[in-house]
Amino acid sequence: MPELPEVETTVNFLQKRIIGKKIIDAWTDYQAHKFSFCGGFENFKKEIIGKKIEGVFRRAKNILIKLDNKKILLIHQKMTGHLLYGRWEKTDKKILGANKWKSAWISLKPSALNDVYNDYLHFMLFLSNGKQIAMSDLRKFGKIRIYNSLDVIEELKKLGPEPLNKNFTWQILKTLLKKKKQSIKKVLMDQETISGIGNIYSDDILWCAKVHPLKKSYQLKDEEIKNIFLCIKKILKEAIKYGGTSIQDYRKPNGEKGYYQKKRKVYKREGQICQRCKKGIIKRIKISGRSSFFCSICQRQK
DNA sequence: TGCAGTGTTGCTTC
DNA sequence: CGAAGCAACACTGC
Repeated sequence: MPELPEVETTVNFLQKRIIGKKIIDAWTDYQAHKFSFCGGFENFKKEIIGKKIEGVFRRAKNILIKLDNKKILLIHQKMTGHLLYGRWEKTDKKILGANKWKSAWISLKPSALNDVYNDYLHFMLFLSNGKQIAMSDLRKFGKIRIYNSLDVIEELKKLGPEPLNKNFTWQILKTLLKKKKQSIKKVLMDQETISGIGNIYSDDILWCAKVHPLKKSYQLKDEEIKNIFLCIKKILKEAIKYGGTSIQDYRKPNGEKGYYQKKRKVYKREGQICQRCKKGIIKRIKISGRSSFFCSICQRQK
């Protein structure tokens, strides 16, 4: 679910709070195969318990937590993951409500926002400061791994450049786009071309750049590539400034909403009037199975 | 009731 | 090799 701005917001939040703290315990009710990469959850615990957190980083949509045994804990929230920070208590009873599990965990400081996610907590780290990092993950697609420093570099090597890095230039973008035969919408979302952009921000970036989402990546003119380049930086920075998008369910680790959804240009605005030209109607089309929204006038040229 | 749709990625198949 | 389709899973809305 979260794209670069949401992961960046989450990482910035955690950086201020968990560096220097120790992991003292861990819990999960994910299926065992989620931890088969290291021979099961008990082995996973042995790798992390007693270790101090030295840093929190983001690469693409991955959250990286560096431990003082030179290992890296990698968390990818995928579609519905939310990394939360707070205090929860385990209840003994699991109440089976109308067709769904009631949570085994309750917030110690009840908050309407965090409580929404308590039913879907599937992973938790207990820290030496009495706080917990909890992964809410309705669809259970989340990825949790532990790597040696060198292995994580290998794992992340295939990802495309970070779009907000200063050394990411429009000429680099041009080289990447010329190599691809697919639509610009699909290419922007390809993590091995550029990292961190997903369905929401690719739509808003293309609206900003006035480029039709179905236009072939290699056919774009220099002018269009420059616009896309500027819009990538602009839209992503704006989204980070507003704390990410909470259009459906993204929350900061303390449960607060982001505000980019109020600023979004076209994503999920089918049928509305374009904010810029005031004439075009926002259309929705399918591009390789994903919804794509665009202005029928501003982004007309295929 | 049933089925399409949902912000991601990675594996299989062609 | 690239591209397409689908699976992982659970819920919502039409």
